[in-house]
Amino acid sequence: MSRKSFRRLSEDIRRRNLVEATLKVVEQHGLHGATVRKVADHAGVSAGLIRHYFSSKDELVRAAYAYLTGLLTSDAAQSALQAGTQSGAAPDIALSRFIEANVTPPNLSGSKVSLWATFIGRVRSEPGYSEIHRESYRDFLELLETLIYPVLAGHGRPMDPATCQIQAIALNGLIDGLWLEGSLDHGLYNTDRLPAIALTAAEGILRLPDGTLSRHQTSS
Amino acid sequence: MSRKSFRRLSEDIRRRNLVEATLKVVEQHGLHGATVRKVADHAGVSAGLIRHYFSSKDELVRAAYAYLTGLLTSDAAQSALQAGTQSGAAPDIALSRFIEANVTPPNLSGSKVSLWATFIGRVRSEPGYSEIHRESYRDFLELLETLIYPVLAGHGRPMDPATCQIQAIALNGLIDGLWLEGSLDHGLYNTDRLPAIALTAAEGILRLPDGTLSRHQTSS
DNA sequence: CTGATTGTTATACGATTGAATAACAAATGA
DNA sequence: TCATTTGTTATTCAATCGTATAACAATCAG
Repeated sequence: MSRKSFRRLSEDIRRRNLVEATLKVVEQHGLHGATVRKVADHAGVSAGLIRHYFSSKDELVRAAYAYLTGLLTSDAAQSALQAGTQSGAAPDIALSRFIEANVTPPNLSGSKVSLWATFIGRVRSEPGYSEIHRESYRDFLELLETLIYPVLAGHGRPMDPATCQIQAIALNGLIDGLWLEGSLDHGLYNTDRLPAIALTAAEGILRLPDGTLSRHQTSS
Repeated sequence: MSRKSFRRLSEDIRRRNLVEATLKVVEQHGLHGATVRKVADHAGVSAGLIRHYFSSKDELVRAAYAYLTGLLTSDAAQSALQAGTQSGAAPDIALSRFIEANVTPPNLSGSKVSLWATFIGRVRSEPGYSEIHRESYRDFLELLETLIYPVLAGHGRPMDPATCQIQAIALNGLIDGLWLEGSLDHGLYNTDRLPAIALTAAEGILRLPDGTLSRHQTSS
């Protein structure tokens, strides 16, 4: 019986490999089926190695959850920010891109929403989870507020902080809900229509003239 | 060692007791921690009895999921329907009640959203789950459409089936998202404000005059 | 080339799991 | 009252879990 050969890797790479393997396994088998042995198999290492990097399975899973929330926000945020320095309607475009990015792949993803829901289901009971959720939600909400403010300003709408926050909350609900149901893809409607639906609804929530956001939609 | 005394119950009652105990345990410990022993303890029966009513743990959990979706839709639907036979603005009131019911207790509930998310996380992988979700979502969407249609008609808005469905999808996203984030109650805003936020946003999505829905809000 | 370090593998252990089986007792009909 | 049925309990079992520990080998300093 010969021992398996191996390579030593840096701590950063190992930890990320293990975290990503954890997400893959959780997606397939749930938090229940995500055993350390399956994760180790998926990462191509022995089970014992996990405890060398994470003091317990719980710590590994918590790290995976934090890693996931980062994935979810960074994509959409990038879409919005890289549309920044355009011509006159720059704020409108940035907000449109952000909304659209949230209801189109890669953000619109069955595997991502499955993972997200699996962790959300544990937020209330598992001690460490609620902070992770709260932080990621606050980041999302604040980003949304900074995107909304200049749009309201550009169209002469009321833009006091209170109004701005209320509309950010509503818009966040809209985006979350459409992202969720669209990702689950129950087949009751074509998800290609989601960007148009989301942008049109957002115009209504913000009381903007029709087309303000939806005419900046990229895909058909 | 004396044997525990027991009473024989009808199949209906036993099954419901076991299903409700399952939901309680899943809420507390997740799908992972919901062992047949814990469920049996919570229901006050022996572990073996579960297999007398459900051929496997999987079947028990699936039954619990179907039971939960029924709980979630029935409450809000009732709120809307019992507001039916009012004066002139009846459709507006019914829709307002429905929206409000979805973002206030008992529908706005951390335990319910935890349960819901836990099951949603398994919809993609677990064979029997997707049908349960699809059905409950379609019911919700259709109910929303029947509530929206007369409201649009009463205010002279376009009300062709296509428009109606699009707005139902958007409104459903809004309600789902606000219900979700509100139930998780991260403390970033007061959930008492949710009804006003939801109703105001819904007016925007449906392009109704300000106050059309929000002035029918029950609570302050 | 050599020895020390430690990342990594391999094995082992107690606890817990879902499920199967055996033993019992509550309800039922005659 | 008594035999019968079967809902229910109690016990058992193999499998698998998270974790602990020991053995090994890749890497690096000198």
